[in-house]
Amino acid sequence: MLDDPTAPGGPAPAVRALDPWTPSDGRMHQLLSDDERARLAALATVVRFKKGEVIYREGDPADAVFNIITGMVAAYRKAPDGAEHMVAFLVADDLFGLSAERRYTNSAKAIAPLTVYRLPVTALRRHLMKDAKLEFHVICKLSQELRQAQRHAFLLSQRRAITKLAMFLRLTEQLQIAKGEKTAEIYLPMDRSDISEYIGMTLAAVSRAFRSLTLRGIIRVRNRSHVKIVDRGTFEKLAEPDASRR
Amino acid sequence: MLDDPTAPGGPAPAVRALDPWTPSDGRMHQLLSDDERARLAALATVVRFKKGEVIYREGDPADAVFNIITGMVAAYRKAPDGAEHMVAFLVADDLFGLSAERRYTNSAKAIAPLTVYRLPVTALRRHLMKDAKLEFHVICKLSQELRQAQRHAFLLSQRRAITKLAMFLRLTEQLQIAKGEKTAEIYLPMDRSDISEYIGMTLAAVSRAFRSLTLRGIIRVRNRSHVKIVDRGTFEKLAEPDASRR
DNA sequence: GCAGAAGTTTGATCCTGATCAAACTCTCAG
DNA sequence: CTGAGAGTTTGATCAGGATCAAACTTCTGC
Repeated sequence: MLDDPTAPGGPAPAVRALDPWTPSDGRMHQLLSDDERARLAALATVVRFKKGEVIYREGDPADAVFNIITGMVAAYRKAPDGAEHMVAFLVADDLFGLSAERRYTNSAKAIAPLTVYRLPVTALRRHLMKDAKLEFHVICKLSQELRQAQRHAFLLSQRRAITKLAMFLRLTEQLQIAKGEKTAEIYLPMDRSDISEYIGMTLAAVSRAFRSLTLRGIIRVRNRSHVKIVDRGTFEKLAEPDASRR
Repeated sequence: MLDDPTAPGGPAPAVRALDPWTPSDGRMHQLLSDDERARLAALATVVRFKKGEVIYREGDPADAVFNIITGMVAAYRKAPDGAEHMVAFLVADDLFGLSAERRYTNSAKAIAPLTVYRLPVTALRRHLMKDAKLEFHVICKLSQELRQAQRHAFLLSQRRAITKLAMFLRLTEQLQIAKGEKTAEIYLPMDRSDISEYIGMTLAAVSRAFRSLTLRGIIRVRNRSHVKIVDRGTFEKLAEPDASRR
């Protein structure tokens, strides 16, 4: 059964990010006040998706924005030949479902069992225009996603497979730290092929890169989805942009 | 001498983008009303930069946001080995200078003679919190930049040099069309090495890709910075994600 | 118009990750 | 426990860009 979404501090729409103009400890904070969250909850409905389920497809009419409660989402674009390119992995407190011209620009699917708030755009938009504070928080969140997208692009511009994988692991780890989760191991809920499509390599190459890092004693792979960084120094050096270049 | 920045309709801060939730003809519109622009102009100072000049460096205290009047800006991240990775090219009406924790996350330099409005963050922020409409427009602009960043990532995930170049040319062309500029030729104010760093290849590879497209009769290069697409059909096919894969 | 610098093209070689294909390992339903 | 399917690892070969270096072109200030 669902928790009461209006319970303050409980599961109501949450947006977690840094205010870009205020210094802090690097940890992300809940941006919305309790009553903002409650008011958003009034617009929202809770929806669940099974692992693998598609939430929307690029080109679909964009009538809702989503806010993740638990689970993980992959945003991706589909190429005509069927290949998917992962644009972002999204976790609890993230917003997704941005659009252009009333159409979604990406597809989105659950890659772990998912619970979200679904916020109809018309209601949300009306709400936004009336609440400057809320809008400001959306701006913070968008800035953060923009920076994340730029980091992703930076990762993709690297040439060496190992560099890309190391950067990916570091990004994932930092995200988990910023969310205040335990940090002994990196948790990878997505499968290898999702990773390969996110970092722009083939499945085989990802597998080899994992093996190479393992053999070199830099990481330890406990299982499909749990990786521990054993040799921090070397790891950080590898996660540095293309050491070889020039 | 500078034009009066408060003249309505004249050169006052301008933000051009699509409202993601309103359908339109695909052309971008001026988002700010005349009096919003005038009020922004009151906060702003006009600054000029010569081609090649650095506007700010990543890590610098982020005390201002910029709005381009004329010229072009490249946002980039510097790798420890000195290599620069272009994160975005920005043109008239774009906003830049986003930050995290009061620090710029990218560097920015003028790649063409540049005139900008400089908006101090403290004043802008105060202003933002009081004007929901303005905030909404900033949200539209940020959404647009986010989508642009995702397209960039998509481009970078391609394997074939020619595909990347064709996608880059198409992106640039579409941007120019959306801005309502003449469209017979694509205008490339940045130099080949800026392009190579944007699309994640070496200078040499970019040069070869240009030559290949030219030899195949797909484009015609009038000079460094003016390219015309001769064979539209083939061009569009090449700008399609990695035809070869799978 | 010239010298020098900056930007660009071209060439030869090498190397890394793509590709294709097969084997292996989980997971989960029955 | 068993088997089928998805997910993953591994191997052999190949191609396309990276790399290094040299020649060439275009732009700049004088």
